[in-house]
Amino acid sequence: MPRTGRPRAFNRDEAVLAAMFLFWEHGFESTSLAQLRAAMGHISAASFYAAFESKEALFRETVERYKATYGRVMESFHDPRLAPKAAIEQGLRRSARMQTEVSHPLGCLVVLSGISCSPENQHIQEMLAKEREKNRDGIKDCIERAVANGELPDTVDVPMLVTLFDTFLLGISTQARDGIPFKQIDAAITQLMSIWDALSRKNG
Amino acid sequence: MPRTGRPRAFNRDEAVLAAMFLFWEHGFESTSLAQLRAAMGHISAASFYAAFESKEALFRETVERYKATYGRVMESFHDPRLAPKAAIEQGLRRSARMQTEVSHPLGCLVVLSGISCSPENQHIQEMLAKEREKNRDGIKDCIERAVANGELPDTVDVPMLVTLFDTFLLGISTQARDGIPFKQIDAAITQLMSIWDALSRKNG
DNA sequence: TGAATTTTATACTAATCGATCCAGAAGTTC
DNA sequence: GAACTTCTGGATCGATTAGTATAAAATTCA
Repeated sequence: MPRTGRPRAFNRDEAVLAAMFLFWEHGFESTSLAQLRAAMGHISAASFYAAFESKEALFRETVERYKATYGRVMESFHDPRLAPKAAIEQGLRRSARMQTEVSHPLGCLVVLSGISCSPENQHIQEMLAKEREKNRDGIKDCIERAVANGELPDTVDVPMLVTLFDTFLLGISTQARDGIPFKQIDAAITQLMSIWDALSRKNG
Repeated sequence: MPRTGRPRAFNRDEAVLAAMFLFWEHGFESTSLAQLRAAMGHISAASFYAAFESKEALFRETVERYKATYGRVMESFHDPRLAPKAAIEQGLRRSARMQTEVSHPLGCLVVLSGISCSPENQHIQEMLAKEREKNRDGIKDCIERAVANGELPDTVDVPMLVTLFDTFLLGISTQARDGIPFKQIDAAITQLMSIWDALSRKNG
């Protein structure tokens, strides 16, 4: 926090939020500086660079903001206090609900905003891929815990089950973009989770 | 086909193929004219526009080419001669195999190449969304046929089942991009299809 | 009141974007 | 060969890209 100097004429937090919505909707490369500055209250280029350093630095900041807010719908994957099945189910349902809300862009920023970039921005794609890997690892942890505590048989194909739930999770982004209502996705999640019960019954 | 005049110095079909790979990998907006022309053998701008009219016209042509080649992995959704379950299963497995092949970009062009665009190219997004809707309709037809012929009970929630399979199908694109091997996705498909058998057993 | 600090507006950079135009070469048909 | 058609290289278009230089304006602290 600066103690002296001319005070900033715009709210930095609100500006990051506005940028997040733009990146979320149009992606990193397709969001221009002009759009970002306009959404921040038509601030000048000088003000933009003084506050955010660069377009890429701002994007990274919006990803962090996303993870700390909307992205928390998936935190159950990393909560060892939750029962494994409940952790996965909750993450899926909350993701589906969040991604279909109309108060912000549809789908998931981590999946959509950098899925296709120019070669010079490949590191952006890789950064987002690493974020997706964290979610995948969380799902894997849940399934491994279920095997460890006997909830699932130890004959279960863990990578297969991880892929089953993670592929569905990733598909929600495009479904949400295509306007599929939450209730349909939520009902599909119920059906998907029935696989867990079927596998668990075989354990008896 | 022109009967007279100087013949084109590059192969138009090969040029469309090269363009398809670029759009597939980087998306519509992030693929520049310079990249396209370089991939076509460093042809001039004049040659490009004489042959393809515009970047957007070329993109539409590559989408058609994609549908007629790689995209045919999903044609089973629209084949009423196939048993409903086999049609869906085959479409999923062939999609997973094709999207993980290393001889071309990973994932599906229809899902990835226009998922986030600038506002001025929203019609590109909508065009691809319509293509995805056709696949979705194909899956729906399969499920409705299964209900009609008694393979699935008429109490089944059709939109829910369509969403279940379609969400997984759409998720394959990102999974493939993230390097998940075909065998894992294929095994997940086997598990996913077990839902069909469980629903069909209840019918007895 | 004045020095120090920070943000502001304005103007500007070099590069790239998709797209166009023209002169002339190159290949075709007759 | 003449007439005709088409393609090609090169220059160029206006607009936009991300990013910067400069100096005035607004604040805090001495």
